[in-house]
Amino acid sequence: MPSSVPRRTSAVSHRASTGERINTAETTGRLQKTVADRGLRMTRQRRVILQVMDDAEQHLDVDQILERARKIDSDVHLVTVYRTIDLLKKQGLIDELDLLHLRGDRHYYESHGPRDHIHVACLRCGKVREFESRLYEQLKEQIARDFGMQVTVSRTEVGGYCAECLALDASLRSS
Amino acid sequence: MPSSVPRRTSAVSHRASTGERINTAETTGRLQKTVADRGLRMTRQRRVILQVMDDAEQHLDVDQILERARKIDSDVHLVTVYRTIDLLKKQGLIDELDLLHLRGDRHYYESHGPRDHIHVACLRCGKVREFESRLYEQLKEQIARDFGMQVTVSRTEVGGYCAECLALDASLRSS
DNA sequence: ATAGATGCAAATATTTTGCCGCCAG
DNA sequence: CTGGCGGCAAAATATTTGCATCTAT
Repeated sequence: MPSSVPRRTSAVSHRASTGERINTAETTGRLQKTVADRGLRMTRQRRVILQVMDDAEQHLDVDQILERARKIDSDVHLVTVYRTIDLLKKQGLIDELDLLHLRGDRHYYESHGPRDHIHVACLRCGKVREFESRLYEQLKEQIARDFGMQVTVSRTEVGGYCAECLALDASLRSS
Repeated sequence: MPSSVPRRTSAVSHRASTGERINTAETTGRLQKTVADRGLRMTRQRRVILQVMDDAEQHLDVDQILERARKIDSDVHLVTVYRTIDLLKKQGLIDELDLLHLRGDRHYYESHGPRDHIHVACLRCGKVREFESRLYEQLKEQIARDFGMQVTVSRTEVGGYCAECLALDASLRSS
């Protein structure tokens, strides 16, 4: 399996009939601000990495984060990206995805927006869309209620064949 | 972070007020049968690994699969476990989880039952429960409808603090 | 001043691959 | 028979850690 071609996919925001649109860009600068507010040390490298995460319009893997960070300040190292991501994970400020292992076991990160959203990936073209739904909120509430638990994180990833691919390749249609 | 202590967690089937109980054990032998039916070669090692997956009452990682397989037939190797899992993934017969990376980046596998279920993990004690809900089915239908897509796989993992841990450790309560 | 952050290299962990001999169909 | 499968070792990928140095507070 050639893990060489990292097909780039675009995250398409979508207004659905019942799902509502999501816009993560509206919170630009949120990570930098929150980290500072929490009294965490703000180094040059952190500032750069946080800015990259804040400005990202889609989920990024560590190499993409490093690449973008270096365009701003070449004095950022991969290890620091890992350590900063660790920090943000522990602070609950970013979400970690693996997109159903569609492209290897890489992990993807994105700033945790105000509301959870679902990632919907096409197994053929690799396009990833986001989806937000009241049903999803209800589902989490149901889990909290039924188990008497306090839900703090959730991740939903859905795979299948998108409308475009179904139109192009009739053999995909089955169920 | 010591990756040494693989805390063992038990998958607890649960009858919820609105979620319905799930029982994967009822389909014992299903993998062995399906693989044979599809005309795939049935080697000694495959038979053993499939039996392990069929008999598993919970998700297992590769090492656990290997360990159990060797108790039946010591002539099974890790690479073969990986290759067989690959086969089963491609055939859509098993699900791959990572349980929110609660215990490192290991992957867990389980026979894909008749209906999807959600994995609900406690971030404190590590206990993982399964949950099935009509809301979840509705959610997937909504996605299929809104995007015009054919949904073939889905994975939902929810983390938080379970009732027991909340009772034991009041400091967990926040939101 | 000093706890905590970074850089660098090396160690770990996990999964995949090449190649060859072997076995199920 | 023969093409796919399994064993073994080595490679590839991904992430973490030890330690000395540096820096934000």
